Amino acid sequence: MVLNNYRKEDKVLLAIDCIIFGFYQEELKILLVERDFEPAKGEWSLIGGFLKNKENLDEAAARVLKNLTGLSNVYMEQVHCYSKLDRDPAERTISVAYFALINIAHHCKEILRENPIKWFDIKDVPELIFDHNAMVKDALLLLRNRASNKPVGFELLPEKFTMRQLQKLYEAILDTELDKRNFINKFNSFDLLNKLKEKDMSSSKKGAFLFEFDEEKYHKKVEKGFSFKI
Amino acid sequence: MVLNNYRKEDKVLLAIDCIIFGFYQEELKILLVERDFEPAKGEWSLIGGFLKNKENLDEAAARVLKNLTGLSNVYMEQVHCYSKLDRDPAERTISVAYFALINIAHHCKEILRENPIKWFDIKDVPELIFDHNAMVKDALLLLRNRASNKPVGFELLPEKFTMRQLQKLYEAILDTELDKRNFINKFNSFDLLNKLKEKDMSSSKKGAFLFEFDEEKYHKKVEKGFSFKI
DNA sequence: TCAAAAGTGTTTATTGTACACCCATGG
DNA sequence: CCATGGGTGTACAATAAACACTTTTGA
Repeated sequence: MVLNNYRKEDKVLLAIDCIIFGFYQEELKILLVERDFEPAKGEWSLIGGFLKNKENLDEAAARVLKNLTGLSNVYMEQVHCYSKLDRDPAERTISVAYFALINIAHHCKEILRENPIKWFDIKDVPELIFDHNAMVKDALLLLRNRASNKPVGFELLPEKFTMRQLQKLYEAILDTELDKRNFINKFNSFDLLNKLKEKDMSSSKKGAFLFEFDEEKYHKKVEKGFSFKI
Repeated sequence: MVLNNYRKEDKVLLAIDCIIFGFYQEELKILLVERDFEPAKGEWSLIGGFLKNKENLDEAAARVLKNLTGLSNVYMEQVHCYSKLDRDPAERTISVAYFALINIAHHCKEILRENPIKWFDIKDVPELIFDHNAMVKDALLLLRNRASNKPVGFELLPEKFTMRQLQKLYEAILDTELDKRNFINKFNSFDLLNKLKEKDMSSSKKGAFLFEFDEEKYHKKVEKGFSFKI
């Protein structure tokens, strides 16, 4: 019969690192920051912070994201907890990675000017500090998984988008080419999009009809047993 | 330009909780322990422990499992990190859940007698302390996902098993009924099993042929682009 | 001899994949 | 008037699902 004493257990520093995904120019991007403190000052890094006593991890991740981008109510999900002994050379630190999906149209441009941060194409991520490259890899795998099984892709698009944008988004996330007719047929078979009267005239002379994701319709279908698969 | 000082950041207690899956009597089971210390003494709980300064989380999870079961080299995977402020009423504790897949044939029976632990059918899990029921739920979802995409099921079976056992295992994990002809045809199409000359005579008069999973064959196929899907 | 589990293929339905031409329009 | 991206449907292939009878043998 043991009387446990929590007091004698070791405590650790718990960090949060955010893999912030965005989509523009038909490519999937992530937002990186040039670290302005030691260790590893001057190198590219994920956006991070430490967990505070009075918040949970989801809140900490949202706080870290808001500090950098000004955005709240962003789709975020925990990826994994990283705990290698020497992952941070300064001190033993455990880090929980989160990914965030942000709509670049919402993202204040000023922040990009005020901070030493930059969007990188997911295929062109530089060498990052610590184990951050592994975090990006794991986050991307998780994003692929989520995007295949839940309509999370819309988090990365403007409210109104063309079918071509939607297709390019899935191509970027899944790193594959898709046939446009098959893609549209499949998506239409879900019956989750509303076709608007408006057209986007920016990418062609004919113009392309805009669509919006009908979240309410989606939830009703889910209740009736529908499950999104792409 | 900030000079970061890690020292002023809050530190936390980091726990590990293990969802230990086993399979017998054609049912998926989990191993639970009756807690013998406060808080929540006498209630059912996952097996847990605290992270030490000199180990990473995978090592801590393996240690916790070995302390209880005596088993090492067990398939384990991180599930999620739980951080609600008051999840442990005694003190602010963050917990990382791991699931483990153990082959009950390997599991020393003595441990079950020496410890206040018990196998519960996954469909009959009692009320657990803290957020442990949520952990079990998440672990089960992850296990379903893994079992559908990787041949992890064999971790739960003896080295030699019948096709019926394999089918019942998948039925238990996926919580669904499968047609035996379709199941066998599909599994055979993967060409991952070796049919042995031996029969298992314990479940019928006719006897059922035993099979084993050919891990080497599996790895060779994966290299050639094969991907397990069931 | 019969109860109980093992073993085995075919047909049909569903889903995925490949593929090419006309449309609308601004420059 | 033509270059550019938008929009549409059908045939074939692959995979999934439904389904029933014979075999073996210990009790």
